[in-house]
Amino acid sequence: MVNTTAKINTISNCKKCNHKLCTQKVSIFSSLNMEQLAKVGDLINHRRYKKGELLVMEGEKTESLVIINEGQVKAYKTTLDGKEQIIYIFSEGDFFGERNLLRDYASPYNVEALEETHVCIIHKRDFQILIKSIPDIAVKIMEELCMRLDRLENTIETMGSRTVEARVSLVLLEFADKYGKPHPRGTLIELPLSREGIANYIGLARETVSRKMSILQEEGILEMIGNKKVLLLNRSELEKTLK
Amino acid sequence: MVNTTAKINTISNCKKCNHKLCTQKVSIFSSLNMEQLAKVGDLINHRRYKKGELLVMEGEKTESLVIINEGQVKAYKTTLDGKEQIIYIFSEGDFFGERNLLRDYASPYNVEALEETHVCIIHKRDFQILIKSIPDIAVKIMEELCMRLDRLENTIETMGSRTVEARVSLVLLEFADKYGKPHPRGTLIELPLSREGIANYIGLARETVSRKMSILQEEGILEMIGNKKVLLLNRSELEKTLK
DNA sequence: CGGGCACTTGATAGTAATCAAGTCCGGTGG
DNA sequence: CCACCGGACTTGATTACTATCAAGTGCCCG
Repeated sequence: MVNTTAKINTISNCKKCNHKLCTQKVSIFSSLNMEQLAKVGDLINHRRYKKGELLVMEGEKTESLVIINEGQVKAYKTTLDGKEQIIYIFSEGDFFGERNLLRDYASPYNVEALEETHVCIIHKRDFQILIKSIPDIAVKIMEELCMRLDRLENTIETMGSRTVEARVSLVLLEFADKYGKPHPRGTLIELPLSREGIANYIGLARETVSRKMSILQEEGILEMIGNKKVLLLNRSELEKTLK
Repeated sequence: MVNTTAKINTISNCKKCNHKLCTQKVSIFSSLNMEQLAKVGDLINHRRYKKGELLVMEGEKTESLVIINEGQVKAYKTTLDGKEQIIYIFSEGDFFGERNLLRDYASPYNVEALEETHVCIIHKRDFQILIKSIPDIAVKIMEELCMRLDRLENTIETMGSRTVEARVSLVLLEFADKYGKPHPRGTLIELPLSREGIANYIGLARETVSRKMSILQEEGILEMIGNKKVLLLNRSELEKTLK
C-alpha cells in the first residue's frame, strides 16, 4: 500500500480517521453507512499546506475533488488590474474541484491556504465510480452547489445595488454565521481575512472597509478587538442595513 | 396564426412534442433514450405566459421544476431601494426551481416573462422519482449548476474590480454568445433587455449603460441598430477590456 | 403624421478610490 | 521586562468617477 514508515503512520491513522475526519465532517457523505464510508476512505489521499501555499492555480487542470479537513483556504481570481477578487472562503467540510468531476475543467480560480490546512483528495476517476455506486452523493453535491448559488446571487444583489454599507454588513453577517461564537455581550467573530482580504472579498478598497467598520463601531453595533476579532453587539441593527 | 382552436391543437401536439420540445431541447435529459423520454413526457405540464407576467414571486414556495420551452424570462431580486437586480436570463432549454427539488425552498427571486413564453413544468415529487430511476439526470443538473456558478463567479469578479467598461463588455459578450447570429460584418445581437434592463443586470444606472455603449460605438467596436439590436464588429477588441 | 416612450446627452453633486500621513499592535532582541 | 521595529490598520485630504437630475432626440406604432 505505502512505502516510507512515516507515511505508513499517517496513513494508518487515516484509516481510522477516514470515518471521523474526511467523511463524517462532510455533508456530501452524510447519508453513507459505515461500509460505504470505509469504501470512500480507501480512495482518499491526504495532504497538508502551510499558510500562503497555493493548492491550485487559476487555469490549472486539476484531476480531483479536494475536501478541507482542517484549516481554511481562499479561492480568488486575479483581475486585470492585478487585484485579487476573493470568491469563496472554504473551511472545514467544504470542498472544491467539483467542476472537473464530470468534464475536463481548468480551475476558475487560485486556491490559497489562509492557515495550516489539511485536505482530503479524491481522484476524479474514483469519484466517478463512487457517484455511480452511491447516487445520493450527487444529490448532496447538488444541494451544496445550490447553497453556493444562493450566496453568490445575494452577493451580486448587494454588489449591484452598490450601497457599500450593505456589502460590509453582508460579509460580517456571513462571518458571524460561519465563525461566530456565543459571547456574553453578543457574538465573537474570528475574522478569516485581513482588512485587505475583506476588501478583496466584497470589491472595495481596504481603507473603505476600515472606515465603514469604524462607523459601525461608533454606532455601537460592533466592537473591534485587535485586528482579527470582532464582537458583534447588535446583530438586528446590522441586518437592517441589508433590507 | 393562433387563437382558441389553435390552442387545443397545441396541447394535443404536446403529447408528441414532449419528446421534441421539452425533453430534447434540454441538456438535463440529453442522455435519455426514447422510452425514458416518453416517461418524462408524461410527467410534464405546460403553461404559457404573456410578456410581463410573473411566473414566480420572490419568497414564494414553489413545488416544481420549470423548463423554458420557448421565449425567455428574467430572474431578479428587488433591492431595498426598490430597484431590481437581475440575476439570470433564462431562455429556451434553461430551467429554474431546481433548489426545491430536494428541500422546501422559497424562491430567491422573481421570475418574469420578457416575451410570450411557453414552459414545461415537472412537479417536485415526480422529479424525485425520476431522479432516482435515472441518476444521470442529477449529474446533468450538476453540470448546469456548475456553469451557472462559473457565470456568477465571473460576474462577481467584474463587479468587484469595478471597471464599469468591463461590466458592459461582459454582458455584451454574454449576449453575443447566447443570442448572436453571424453577420457579414460581425455578430448581430438581439438584445433580450432594454438599456434599463441591462443596467439592472450589471448594477449600473441606465444612463451609464447608454454612455458606455455610445463610446463603444464611437470606437468602432459595435454599431447600435435601433434600440434592440447591436452589431458587434470587433469582438477581440471588446474582450481586451476584460483581461 | 403625431404621440409616447425609450434612449441619449449634458450638468451637477455625492461617494468611494487614491494618495499620504500617522497610529497601533505583535513580535523580537537586548 | 522593556524598547524597538515592521506590518497592518486607521484617518485625513484630494481626485475621479458614476449616480442623479434635467433636457432634448429619435424611433416605433397607431
